[in-house]
Amino acid sequence: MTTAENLAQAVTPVVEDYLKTIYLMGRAHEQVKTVSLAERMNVKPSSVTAMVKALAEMGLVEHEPYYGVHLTANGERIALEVIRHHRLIELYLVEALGFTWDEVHEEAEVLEHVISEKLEARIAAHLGHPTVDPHGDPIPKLDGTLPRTATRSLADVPERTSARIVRVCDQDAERLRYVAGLGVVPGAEVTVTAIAPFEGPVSVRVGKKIHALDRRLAQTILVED
Amino acid sequence: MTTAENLAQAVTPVVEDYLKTIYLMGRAHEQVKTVSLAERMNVKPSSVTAMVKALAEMGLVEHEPYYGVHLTANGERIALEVIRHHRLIELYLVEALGFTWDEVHEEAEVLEHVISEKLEARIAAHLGHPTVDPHGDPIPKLDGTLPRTATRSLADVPERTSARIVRVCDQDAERLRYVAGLGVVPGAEVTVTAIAPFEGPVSVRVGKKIHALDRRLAQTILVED
DNA sequence: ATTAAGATTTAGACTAATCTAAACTTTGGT
DNA sequence: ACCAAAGTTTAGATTAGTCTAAATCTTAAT
Repeated sequence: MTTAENLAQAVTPVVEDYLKTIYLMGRAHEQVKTVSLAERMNVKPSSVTAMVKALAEMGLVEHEPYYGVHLTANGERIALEVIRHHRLIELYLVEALGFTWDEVHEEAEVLEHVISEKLEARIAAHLGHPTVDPHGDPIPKLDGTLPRTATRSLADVPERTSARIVRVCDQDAERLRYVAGLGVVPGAEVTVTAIAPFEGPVSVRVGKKIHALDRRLAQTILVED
Repeated sequence: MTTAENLAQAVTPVVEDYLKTIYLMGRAHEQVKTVSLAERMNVKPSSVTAMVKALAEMGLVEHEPYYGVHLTANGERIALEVIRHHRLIELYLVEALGFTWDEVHEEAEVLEHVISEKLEARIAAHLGHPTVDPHGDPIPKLDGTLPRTATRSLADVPERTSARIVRVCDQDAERLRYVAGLGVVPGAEVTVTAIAPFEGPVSVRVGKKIHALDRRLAQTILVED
């Protein structure tokens, strides 16, 4: 009994957060390493090891000690449910309650764990069963599929070419307000005017104005066309 | 150090639930007894004692051992904040998302602990700063005051007298659906046609129909006029 | 005035989730 | 091929909240 290899603990909000983060870091199938998971979760690596062990016993992840962790089918299903909640809530807060896109992440971060399936359904229906959230992040469907989106970033657009912004992969409120202030939001048409060498800034024209964006920032902005 | 009389723990959802329940059971100032609190919270009396001790150390309640517990000003402030959240959320779910009044309690029970002040404000504004929830329960104001409501129940209305329903103090979904089915909802005009002796049923006419209500149920239905 | 029933508290254990410190494994550079 | 640095796991402690079982207090009935 003291050996304590018994119990299937419940899917708590913390468990959901680990699964969601493993999914988002590993696109569900790559191995995710302990330290990077610890950084994203704001816990120490030893805490991750402990939790990963528990998740493995629950059959939600597979853990190859010293090499990393990845989700099982069950783990992925839960992760996608949580992500669906998160993105539906973000969109709902913007559409129904007048939040701005930089305000919704924190709120959704807690609400995602506590809304019932019934509330999820009402929100989805109220929004007309949307496919993307305010940042352009795709919303997983009820059946657990996640529509693929663009993978080309602003930094990959050839100079003197236009593209339409479809997604901004950033959840930092400050940066979201900054790019929104420049007109860089999903749906906007922009033209890349210059890409500086040595990982330098990417210049884009939005309407009549030209703005220089840090390369790493430009890489979080996904486009199509 | 082992004597462990140190730490101010945080105001967790569980702490909020205890404060809310103490408020609702004691109208804030009466002593609330351990066993009744334990029953309402669905925990054992010893758990209540432990928590009450912690709440007292946090300055949120005063505890007279063996005699009961009541809220301090700080405890009452938190309790009213949580109740405000609860009732705003219940009303919002009904008004904005098409829930029925029997569905909203469970949902509000968890959401009340996690919405931000900003979301609370948006919800209140969206509803036009309402004063009562779908059950007629008054919504505490931002300043921590709680409007007084009717105290006369259907069982106190003289026979052959009309009254307007203002509040149904019940959170059981089954019973709520039942009385709503009879037309007994806040705002409805009813006439008490008979009150049976020996704590017997109260008969009321709603529209053209007459229904007999159990005395205890009638006592949860508050009226004015 | 006593006592038994009922209510309350204490004592000690358990779980989920975290931490620090120490031990172990992998890997990349010479 | 070795070995130090980086990454990972183990060991053991801590906190919030709960439980069971035992001890203690209050009260109401005789």
